[in-house]
Amino acid sequence: MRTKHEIGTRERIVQATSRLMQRQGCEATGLKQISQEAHATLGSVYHFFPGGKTELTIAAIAYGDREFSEFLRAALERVDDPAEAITACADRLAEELRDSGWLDGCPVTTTALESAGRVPDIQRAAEQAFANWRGLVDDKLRRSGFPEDVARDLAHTVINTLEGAEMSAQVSQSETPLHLAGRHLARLVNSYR
Amino acid sequence: MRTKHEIGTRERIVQATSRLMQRQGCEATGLKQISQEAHATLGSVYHFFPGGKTELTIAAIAYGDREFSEFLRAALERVDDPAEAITACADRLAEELRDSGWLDGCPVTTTALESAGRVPDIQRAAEQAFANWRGLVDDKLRRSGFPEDVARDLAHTVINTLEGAEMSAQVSQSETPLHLAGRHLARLVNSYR
DNA sequence: TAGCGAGTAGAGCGTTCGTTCTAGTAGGGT
DNA sequence: ACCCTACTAGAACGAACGCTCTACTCGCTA
Repeated sequence: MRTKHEIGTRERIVQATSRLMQRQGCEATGLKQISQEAHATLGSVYHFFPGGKTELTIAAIAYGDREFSEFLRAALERVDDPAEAITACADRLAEELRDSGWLDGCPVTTTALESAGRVPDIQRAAEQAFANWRGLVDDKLRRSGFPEDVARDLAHTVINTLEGAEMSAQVSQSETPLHLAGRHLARLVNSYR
Repeated sequence: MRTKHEIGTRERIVQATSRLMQRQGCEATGLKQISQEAHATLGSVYHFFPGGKTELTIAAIAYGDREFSEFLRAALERVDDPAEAITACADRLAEELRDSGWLDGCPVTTTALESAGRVPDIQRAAEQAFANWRGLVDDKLRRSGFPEDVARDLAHTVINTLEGAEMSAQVSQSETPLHLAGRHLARLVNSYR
């Protein structure tokens, strides 16, 4: 069935892997569960990902990377002022996290932490994702007139604070950490004007 | 051997669990590996923790909580100015993380994320740990003259930013995220004077 | 219409998981 | 000297793990 490209088996597998690992991490996600969720068979999984779970995990992280990059780019473009845009971004994250029943946190963090120092390929994929997101914030700040070095440093803390706040919000099932992160980051950014 | 309290089997088990889960998360840590690392037997593990892995995980989180609370309290007491104290704290975290070969990140985060929304008891234990750490920062800020509400809000972001930066530093194997977090947090705190 | 190859299907490999179970050892109180 | 309790020891359970394997379906090209 080479031409039956209704949805794409490979894409379905990657998508299911990303969502499952986002919710329960890499280690707790079995290939059997993935194949069921994706309406595919174990044979198909190994057909598309002969490298096994590691290769599949890397593809899932890359998928989450693209997904969040899209979200971040849209959120940053919607508002002109960079500080306000970051606050709006944090609020949107809080809203989406709450609407998912506090289940859908960062699609990369959990897997990244589980693999840090143990599976270099996965660690590198996660590092690349974070770098991409940082780049989007960096761009926004530079186009708003911030000096190169200030923008680069701020981009680090903006992404890392959002990551930490998202994690905290998920664990405490509260929007407060993300709302505070947005307000404080805006104040920090504005202090460099 | 009730009186043979040389080191304490129970304590050794909890300590080993905490360190293993800090490095590879809860799901990737088996009870067999724990008992070997702790120089105990599986029987002993179930003797002290009849609730199984869940009860043991909660104890390990509480242990990590106490451990980091001690670190945080000492770091905050060493320097009088709260902003400088937070910067010093971030730098110390970076140093210790590097010295561990980028292996020893936050002893709670990975397990917390793996269990969020799936194992309520573990999630609550992690939430309590974060609340305790926040309380220490809150205290420091209030005793330095910050208003109640400002201190409470800042404490949230200080802990969450440190958490995010520690995660980022571990994944990218670089001290930069933590150093930047320390500098930016100091600037943010000082902006409220 | 024959055959090639992409993709599906699922049984089964060895291993490890969390957990349970039964025995056995060793101090302290009486 | 006695037993009781605290603790250790490790075999064994069913289930699930990641992964391999062979057989099969079926659209496309020649």
